[in-house]
Amino acid sequence: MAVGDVVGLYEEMKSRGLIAQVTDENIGEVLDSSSISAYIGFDPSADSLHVGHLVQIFNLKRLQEHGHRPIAVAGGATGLIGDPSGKSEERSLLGSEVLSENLIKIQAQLSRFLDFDRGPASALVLNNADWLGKISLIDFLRDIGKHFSVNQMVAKDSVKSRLNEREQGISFTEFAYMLLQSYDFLHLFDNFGCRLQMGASDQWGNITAGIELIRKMRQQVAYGLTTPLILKADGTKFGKSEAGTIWIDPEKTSPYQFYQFFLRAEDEVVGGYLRSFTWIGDDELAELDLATARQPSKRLAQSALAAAVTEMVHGSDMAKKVEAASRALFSEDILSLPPEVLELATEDAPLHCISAASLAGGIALVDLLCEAGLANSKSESRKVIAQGGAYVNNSRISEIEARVYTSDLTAGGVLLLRRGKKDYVVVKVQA
RNA sequence: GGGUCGGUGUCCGAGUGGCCAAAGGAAGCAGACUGUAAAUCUGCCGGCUCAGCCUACGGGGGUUCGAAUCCCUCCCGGCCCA
Repeated sequence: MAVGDVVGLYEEMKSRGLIAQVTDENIGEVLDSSSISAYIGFDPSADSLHVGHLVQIFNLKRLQEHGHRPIAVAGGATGLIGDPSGKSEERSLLGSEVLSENLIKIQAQLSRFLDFDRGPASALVLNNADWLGKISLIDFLRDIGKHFSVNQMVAKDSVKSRLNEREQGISFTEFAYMLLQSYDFLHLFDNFGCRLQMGASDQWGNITAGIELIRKMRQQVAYGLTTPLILKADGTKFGKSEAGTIWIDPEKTSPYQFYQFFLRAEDEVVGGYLRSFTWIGDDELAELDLATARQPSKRLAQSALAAAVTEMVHGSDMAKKVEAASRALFSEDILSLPPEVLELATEDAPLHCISAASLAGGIALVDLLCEAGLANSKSESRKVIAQGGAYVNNSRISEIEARVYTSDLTAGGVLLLRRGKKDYVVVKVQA
């Protein structure tokens, strides 16, 4: 239960820097004095959630740990419309088939992090198409639309920016998005007593619109809380690595890459990431901050971060494996590792298999880089080799014509292919 | 519906008949320096069977020896008018 917590949810989030704005400064007391229901919405615009969503997922989890009921809403209906918040241009609409596939996957992912058997605090994962799909346009305009002032809507940042843009406008579809999300909140308030909506800071306008609607239609108070946008050290958007978005789905982003992404966090932001993405307590956080300040090159904070988040998302077994694989691949003397250790360590590293026959005849390095996924085209392959970015068993190969033979296999029977400083692929021969 | 401006490579954005695979910037990639960090510096930055060829400047058609550039038409967007 919320009552009796040593540290309240609000205090905990505040001390971790997880709060950007709240609609009411007394929200802490509300959260501490009773058990409430709170929701966060997720947009099914892709077939997997990514690391950018983790903060919100983990906030639902925190909520539950403090005795509140977390409600995750997947936007089966709103996803068809497209939220203009934080978008500088009109989005192309998703087909409903694509969307429903995305929805299934995302709901499954959300479910993994929540507890559905915890009495009144049991989690719910809902799809807003279930209620938004039922209401008729006329009813919606009469009952809901009537409470919205276009004058106020136009003043919201998400809309205003698009209105002021010289080149980009906003369609009515996206303009009306806010009403749908507001209706979600109202629906959840009516049916589940949901009194709090959380989200990233770009959701502020949508959240407050919902609160207004509840106030006007039910004469009741609801609350809103937003979390700060997580940024990289250079101020750009978090969640994309050099290679692209870091997904939660292991099919889309391997656990190894997932781990690596967090391991490479910049010194300036690890502290914040640790607070947002892990449950590591204050004392340990302080120690890690100190370690980063004193011995940044050891990257203790990054290691702790990567291990904790990977464990959370992919499980502790996988976390240990990819940690071991990372350590082995980046160790100086990988070639001198005993074969069995090497084999074990590289089990969960990126792997590429080739046939013994093709290797016997020698395979062009240019082709191998492509096949192993380290280059997108042969041109790119050649470029990388020419620029000195291709390595076989950690030694640089700069002849474009170079070929790789069976004799290049290490004692462990594998071959280590590397592009640049940190992209490894273990090449294994298949019998 | 009318008028008008626009749609260029991952993105922003020059180019207004040949010298254009297309300036410049950003992103990205590789190298140097480091700590699998940041910053900085250097090179690369459509594809391929790579001194050549192919594909590309919203789609289609046309003019021309030759078009991202001119004409027609269609689609999409901004702004103004109705």
